[in-house]
Amino acid sequence: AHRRARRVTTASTLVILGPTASGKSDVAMALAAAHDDAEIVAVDAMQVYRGMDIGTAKPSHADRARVPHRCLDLVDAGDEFALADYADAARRALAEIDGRGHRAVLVAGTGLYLRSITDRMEVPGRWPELRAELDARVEAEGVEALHRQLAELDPIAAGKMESNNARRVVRALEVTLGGGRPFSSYGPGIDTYPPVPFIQFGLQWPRPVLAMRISERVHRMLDAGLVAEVESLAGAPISRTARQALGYKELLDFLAGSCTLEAAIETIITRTRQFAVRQERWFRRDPRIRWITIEDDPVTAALPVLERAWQTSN
RNA sequence: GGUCGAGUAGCUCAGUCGGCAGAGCACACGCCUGAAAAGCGUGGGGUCACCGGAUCGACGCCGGUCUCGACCA
Repeated sequence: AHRRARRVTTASTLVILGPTASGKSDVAMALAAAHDDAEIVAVDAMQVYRGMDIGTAKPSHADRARVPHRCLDLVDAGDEFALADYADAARRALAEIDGRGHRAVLVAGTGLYLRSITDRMEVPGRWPELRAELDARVEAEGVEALHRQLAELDPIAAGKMESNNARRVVRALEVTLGGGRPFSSYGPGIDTYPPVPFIQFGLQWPRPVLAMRISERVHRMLDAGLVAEVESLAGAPISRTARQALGYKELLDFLAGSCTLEAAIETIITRTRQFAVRQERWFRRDPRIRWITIEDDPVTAALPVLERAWQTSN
């Protein structure tokens, strides 16, 4: 017996990405189930929280028993968790998968988290006490004052953001003042797209069809007991990030008595639709992504393409 | 049948004394480096219910018609 000649280039990792409700999990599952050495890595900012299963459309236990899944259920809903935590966990998972001679399939809905992996982003540290000062200064002096300061310390970073975007201005100042080097020195930013050893496929739906799928899926989540799931979370502390998850935020409002269930459901659907559009906009400017147009069944449309890529990218 | 109120952007509604038609949401487009299912910016969109009248000029005033709502019979 002889093996195929090893490629000169390094093997590429497959990425399946797309907006919420695009069917990327089903496609990934179909691909991975056909290969014993495949493991799925979730690239999702909300599926990392334990106990948030229905609303985040986390893969079923049956699927997870059949194919190993990584980067799910990393922390409790009350824990702080952010980009760098995800990047660490995902890099570790990829190394482990590689170590046992397996291959990863990334399933990505959170664009920034994906970029941290594919583009090996250097994520600056955090300086909480400095951050608190800056937040207070925003209140006292206004965002523009902080933006002017940033413009002196790091003109490149300041030029890249609106002067009234408090979140970005404060973060850039935090990093520049706290770290002793300009925010912009941590990398080229996300608007450059160098070649990377990942083959990325995006699932693209006609927007009205996706909107209908979102509405149907929200109702299916409710039938599956989403309200009870949120209720059970409401007893324990929920982190700032976890509590803003779509479906959870609105149902927490409903449970607190500030709106009717019908209004909460309407809001969930609208905001999920808007989120899906934002995901599309994030992904579609990345020229490295190859798009698969889907009309009805995502698995039928995408699996042959992915199977071919799986075979040739090894 | 009568009285009163309402009719303005896809939706909910502002619009002062008659002088270029407004907001919020929705929608479209763009941005994004430790909250990213978050945050920020830009934009398109109107037969002011309809018909007529007075006026240099009407969403606004006058007359009529239609629709919806409340009340009275």
